[in-house]
Amino acid sequence: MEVVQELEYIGLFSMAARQLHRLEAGPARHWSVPSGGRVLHRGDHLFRSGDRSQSVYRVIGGVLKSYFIHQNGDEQIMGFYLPGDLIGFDALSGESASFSVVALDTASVMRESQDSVSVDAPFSATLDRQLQACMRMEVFRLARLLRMARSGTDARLACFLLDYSEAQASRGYDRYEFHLPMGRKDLACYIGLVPETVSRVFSRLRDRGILRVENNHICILDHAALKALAVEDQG
Amino acid sequence: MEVVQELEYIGLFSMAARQLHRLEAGPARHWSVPSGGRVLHRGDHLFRSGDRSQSVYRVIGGVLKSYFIHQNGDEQIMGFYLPGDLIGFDALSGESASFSVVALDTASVMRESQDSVSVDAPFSATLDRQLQACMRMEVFRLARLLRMARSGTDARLACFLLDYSEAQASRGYDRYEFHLPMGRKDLACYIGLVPETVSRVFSRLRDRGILRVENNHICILDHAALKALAVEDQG
DNA sequence: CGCTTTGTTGAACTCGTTCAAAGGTGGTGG
DNA sequence: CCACCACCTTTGAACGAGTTCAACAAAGCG
Repeated sequence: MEVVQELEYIGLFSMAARQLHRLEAGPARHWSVPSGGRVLHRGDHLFRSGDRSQSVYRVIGGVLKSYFIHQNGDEQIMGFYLPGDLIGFDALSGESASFSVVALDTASVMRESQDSVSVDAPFSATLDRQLQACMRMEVFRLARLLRMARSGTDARLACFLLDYSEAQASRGYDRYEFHLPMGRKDLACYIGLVPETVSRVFSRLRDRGILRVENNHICILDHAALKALAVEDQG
Repeated sequence: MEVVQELEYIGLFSMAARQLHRLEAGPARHWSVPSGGRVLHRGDHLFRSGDRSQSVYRVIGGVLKSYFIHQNGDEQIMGFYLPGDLIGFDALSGESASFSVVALDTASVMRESQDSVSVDAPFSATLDRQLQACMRMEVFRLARLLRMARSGTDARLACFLLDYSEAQASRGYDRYEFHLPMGRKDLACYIGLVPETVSRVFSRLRDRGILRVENNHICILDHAALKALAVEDQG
């Protein structure tokens, strides 16, 4: 019996692997988690960088972020995890966690079966192939992030919003209207800006009629314009 | 018979996998390549983004770079390949190439045995594990590059030089004195700067007595200072 | 309700880019 | 062998995008 039957890359978010037929948890919901599940509250860590013997988790509901702290002390956000995403591919290599994962809000995760995804057990060829595809996608995501890092501020936020929009759509939510689960600081950190600048860009796009922004509730009014911004090169 | 017996990550460079006992080619040498080998001259492409039915190559001598062109037309350099590195892990997923690879100078590559590394053949569990470790390292390299993208100019070049220094050392060359195989433009592109800035930073570090620079011949005079620069946060 | 935290807006400043020009380097053909 | 040319590298000066600093507004929370 294989638990991971279908791996799929979800927009911008890390190591995304989904079982669509299991994906039913919304962002707000009662957490009646089956065995192997775990509920985290805002600020709770799923695991920390360096932890051993972690397993692979699937996000059932809520949002988490992965990050690590550099020698100089500044935080680097590696990615966000939405419902359906898999977390902890380090475990698959038998390595200790290379980054920390923390809940941005009340979140629920489920431990993937040790039988199907285990360090010791020989992998099935197809599962291996799927995991490779998954990591390949992760490489693309980072390449994308790298490209964003060399673009202007508007392009970065536009790119992020479009990615998030797609991620929402692929989960069956509205493509043009959604709630951003992370604060400005985390958002800024992810796209490589300072919170003030993010705020400015939001205001700028709002004034241009491209977005409607109320706190973290975003509405994309002019999708084409946003796309145009995302593609335009640095400046 | 497994050809890839030992996979090892080489500093900053992509998908690095080595067989140390086979690694003997220096940067300048007569190219008497065995069967399956291929010699490229400056500007020759090993393959281009989108090519199908590529295989996995190992760099025997010379240096290559991988890159792709964005919609806007600007080039993104993904990484450099030094002797011993493996190229073309896309082939392992049975996907077409996601980026182009071109020789920076006369270079020699060898096709890895189709028997040992093939899309169709079931992978050996250990080889799979090794490839996963390899891709994991690639993820780390990109994360590192991402961090560099958010640092100051000095830190970026310092970081690059230290990585390159390590890569040289791991190949048995001098850690403190080496020849950079890529031009200022490619170097700048890789670390996310413009050539002029790279030039300025080189001059700055030279004037501070940290480096000796003659064209592409670099000598690290103050390794500690360079390391300090690489760690210091953005500014 | 008062407090802390988070988000917004303005003004000055800084770092890297852009633009422009001079100095080198390597390759080619006379 | 040298002259020429194209390309790369270096250096300078001005500009501009994003950050920093600081103040204020808003929201979360006891």
